[in-house]
Amino acid sequence: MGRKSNGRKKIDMVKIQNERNLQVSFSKRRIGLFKKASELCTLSGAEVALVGFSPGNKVYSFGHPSVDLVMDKFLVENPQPNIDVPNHRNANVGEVNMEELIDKEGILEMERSRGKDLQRTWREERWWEAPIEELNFFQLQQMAEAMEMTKKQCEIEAEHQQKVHGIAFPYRTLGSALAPYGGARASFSYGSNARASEFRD
Amino acid sequence: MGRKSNGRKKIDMVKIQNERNLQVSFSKRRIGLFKKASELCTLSGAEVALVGFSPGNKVYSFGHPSVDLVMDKFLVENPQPNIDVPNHRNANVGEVNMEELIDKEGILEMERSRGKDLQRTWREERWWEAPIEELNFFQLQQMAEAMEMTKKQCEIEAEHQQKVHGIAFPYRTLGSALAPYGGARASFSYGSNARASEFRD
DNA sequence: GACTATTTATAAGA
DNA sequence: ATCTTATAAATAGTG
Repeated sequence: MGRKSNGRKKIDMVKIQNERNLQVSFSKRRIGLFKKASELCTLSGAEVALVGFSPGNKVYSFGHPSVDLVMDKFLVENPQPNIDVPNHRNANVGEVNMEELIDKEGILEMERSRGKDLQRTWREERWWEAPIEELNFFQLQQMAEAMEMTKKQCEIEAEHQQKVHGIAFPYRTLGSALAPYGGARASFSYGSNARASEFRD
Repeated sequence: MGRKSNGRKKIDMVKIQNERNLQVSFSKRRIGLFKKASELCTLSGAEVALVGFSPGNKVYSFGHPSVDLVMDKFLVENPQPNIDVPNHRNANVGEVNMEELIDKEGILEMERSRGKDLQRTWREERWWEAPIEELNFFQLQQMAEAMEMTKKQCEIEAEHQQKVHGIAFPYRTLGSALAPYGGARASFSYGSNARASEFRD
């Protein structure tokens, strides 16, 4: 009986020429790489940020605790001359420009200057355990930020669990928790706290 | 003749408890991870940035063409609210009574009166996929509410998974996502275009 | 996506 | 940390 496969062959460590093989190899290795990164975090508690662009320029990311946090930490030690990124902060979905409004009252700067103290106070007071109705804008924003991270974790974990262990996770996406009419989406991210959505590559 | 080794054994994907093993495992896997990242770049021409902090908080990085270039590219697609390194998370904290403030401007009532319409619009627009910085008070509140539900499920599920299947969940509590991160030093870079010097970990 | 044969990574032990 | 060895895991080539 003939072998079902010739098995894996060693390949030269040079750019793959065959376009199709390159594509396949990238996909397989990308998955392996992100898995390794994830495992390193789990096993050792290390903090890792991993960002990659495919040959087709699609972006993939993984971060623990998050890409942002790890990169911020990294940038503190390796300051960049000028990182100039379009800032969406002031664009607003609703009609109210919160920051503008606050700034008008001169409160924004005040708050910024005392950020550290306030943060400690908050943590001690565990404001996030308070009823949501009682939280103010800033608190909600911070909470939502933290939730955003956790949300991704949950989605990722859900996907993972289902795939690897066949375990159904209570919520697969934030959408399912938010959308009463059960509108699902095509967005998916690998790893803890990835920000970009993924499509095929 | 007796075997010279019992060979590799499978290990649970949970944080390694034995301090020494954790250290050794981190070192080995770190090398493996960076090698994989490097190979992916070589084989497929992909652009990759990888930054990691060891349990001892030493930093390691790899980037092709460079960490900076890849991260800049990433940040353009995933803008951060405040890349003003030191701490963009302590700005928004506060005793400001948002509602009061907004009310003063007569905006709160306005928003409330059209809440229903806005809500439908939001859902159709999938506002929750927008950057958190762009959400207004009501959107944040709604999001936080949904999150509140999911949060509990996640925590419970995390506990459960860990117990029953020995699977480490990225975040066990909301608190761990909110907690600040500490500083660190000493660096090492692997691969093309590294920036820092090396120490041991 | 699935399937092997094989290469590669790595847990333990020294 | 480094080396060895047996075994686990990743993956090149195929269908």
